[in-house]
Amino acid sequence: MAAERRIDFTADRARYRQLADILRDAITAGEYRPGDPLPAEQTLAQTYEIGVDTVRDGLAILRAEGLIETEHGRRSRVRAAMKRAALTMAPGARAMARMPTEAERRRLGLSEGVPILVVTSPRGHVSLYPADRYELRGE
Amino acid sequence: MAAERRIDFTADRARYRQLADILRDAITAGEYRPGDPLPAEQTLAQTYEIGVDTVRDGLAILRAEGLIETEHGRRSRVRAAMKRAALTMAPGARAMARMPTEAERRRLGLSEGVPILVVTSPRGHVSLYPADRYELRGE
DNA sequence: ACTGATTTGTACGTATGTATC
DNA sequence: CGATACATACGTACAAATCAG
Repeated sequence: MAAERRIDFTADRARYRQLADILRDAITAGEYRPGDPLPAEQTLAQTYEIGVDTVRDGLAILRAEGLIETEHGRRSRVRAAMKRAALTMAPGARAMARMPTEAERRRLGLSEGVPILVVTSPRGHVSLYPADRYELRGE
Repeated sequence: MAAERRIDFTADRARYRQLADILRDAITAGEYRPGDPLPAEQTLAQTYEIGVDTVRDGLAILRAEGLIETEHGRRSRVRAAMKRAALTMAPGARAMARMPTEAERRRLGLSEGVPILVVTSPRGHVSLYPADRYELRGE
């Protein structure tokens, strides 16, 4: 499972960041594919000879990047890139992106690391869209 | 400093989430204004009678929401909402938002909890913009 | 439906390092 | 320089969700 790369205990870079780097590279290299579970936290801790807390910090980075998804009691899985539906930007419409609050996240059913698109129509009407399922288009 | 609200130790909601709720509300209510430092982690821990780790977990939520900003050795501060420059969406241009990787974050000088706008021109040229400093406009 | 094993969530503690004040 | 404050990393314990049989 690609434990070739190891944590450099003397490096300046924090161990949990090194772990995130290793796993991120493994994911982008296709070693773990969308939907695949990562090894359990305990397993990662043993494999890389670091504490479980350190593993959790590393996974938190990838979660915040929207790369993986974790549910209680299940191993973290690689998030699938979703097809994005197009939102057409009418002349005069504005759009910005920001992170949702926890309440918004629950309400929209978003996983961590997914921003929201805040679209304001020319008339001032505001709508929220999950940024992993929508993209904007100039018309 | 608004320790009126206290943590409910019997509640279902995790203590660190309750702390995040309390501080988020205080910020949006204007008790802490942009640039203001929050109390130190130790202080929050004593005030709300919870462990420092629990406080850190709560602050991490607000950081991930882009509400506060933390630098090593300094107290967390409320992030100032920046004025967003307008990016005009040409017909045929596309834009999506996602979280940056750690490397992108450093390269663009972004603080945590700030998404990036990925704009693809009609010709296929891709540009990245910090979502806290840019917004999109239909032309 | 139940049980036990696995796995993540929450919360606490401690220690040391390092940046800021 | 000392004091304050956050960063990293280890450990423990128990709760809660999921999974395998």
